[in-house]
Amino acid sequence: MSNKTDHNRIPLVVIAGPTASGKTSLAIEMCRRFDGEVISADSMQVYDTLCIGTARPMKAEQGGIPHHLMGFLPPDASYSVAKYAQQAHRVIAEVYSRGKLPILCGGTGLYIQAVAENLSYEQQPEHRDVRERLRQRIKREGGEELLRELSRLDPDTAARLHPNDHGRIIRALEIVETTGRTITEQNRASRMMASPYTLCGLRLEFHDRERLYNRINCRVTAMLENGLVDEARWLRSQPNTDTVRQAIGYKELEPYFSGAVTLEEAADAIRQGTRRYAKRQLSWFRHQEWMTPVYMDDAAPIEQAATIIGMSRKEK
RNA sequence: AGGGGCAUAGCUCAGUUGGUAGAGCAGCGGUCUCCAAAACCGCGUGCCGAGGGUUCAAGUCCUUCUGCCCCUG
Repeated sequence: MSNKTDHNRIPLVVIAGPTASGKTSLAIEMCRRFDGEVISADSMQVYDTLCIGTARPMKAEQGGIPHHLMGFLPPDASYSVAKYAQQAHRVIAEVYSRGKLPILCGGTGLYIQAVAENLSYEQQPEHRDVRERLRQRIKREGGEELLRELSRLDPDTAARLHPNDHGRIIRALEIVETTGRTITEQNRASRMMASPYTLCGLRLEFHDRERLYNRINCRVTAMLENGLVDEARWLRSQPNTDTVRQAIGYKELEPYFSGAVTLEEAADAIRQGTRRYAKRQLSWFRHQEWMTPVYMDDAAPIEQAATIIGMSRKEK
């Protein structure tokens, strides 16, 4: 299955999986075997200084393999999928141009989708005022009302949204208002450009959910031993860090700081939050048919992954 | 040992004067196109401790047993 356009495509390996599934070490091993470099697809590991709570691998744990798009932003920087996708495309091309295999690895489904499907986001001027106004309105008038309004402007999107889904209702109205086009039209346009990649996707899975949960529970314990509380304390002293503060591991520590719960209770909340997050990640990736499952609690997951990647490399 | 109480979902419990059970939390499934570790939606998962009896009908009444708790000695 090769044609002329395929010839110019960039091979892109994607390793997706829930937190604590072993993505990082698997990616490093694949880099060793296939002469690759890691491009992180993680919405929280982009921030510097916050290495404990985000489980960002330290230099020493990176095994001498270059890691991109990791720890390059201060925690008060505003960031988005659009910015990420833009940077990721650039880095992938750059890695490939040096003759290395780009391996996109992470747990943020939206980021992976944006890159893998080459979704294009038009440059949008910041319309904070518009969004803020819509926020106020939905607070006063309710989701039902704004959803009714949306159904006149963009019936397709309105039909998909639940009245309680305020965030997406606001977003849809905001797009119509600021661009004059519906989100439906925009989404169609965002898929116009063919993907420049030949994808090989792996999604990390577990036959036994408990295995994954145990790993998560242990990881949280380790984070606390490594100073998560101090990191969180520091974070809350920094202005404009709302995005990171709502991340798992930080937000559950708030009630501990305010004296509402004990540290052990907060720790359990972190474990639970992480487990739930892992579940959401699994369900996101499970429905991406282009990714092949690799069961981490099978006999030799690393060999399996290597075989799948190796085959995709030969097909070219 | 004697007296009393409790046994219902994974946990804490509710269940009217008898009509084959329901809340919270936990759990599970799903959605996702510019804050996504966010946000949002859906689902009760049960040998009502076990056996026997009364009744058209028992989680509910009677009885035996088992287990746990409290009081007295």
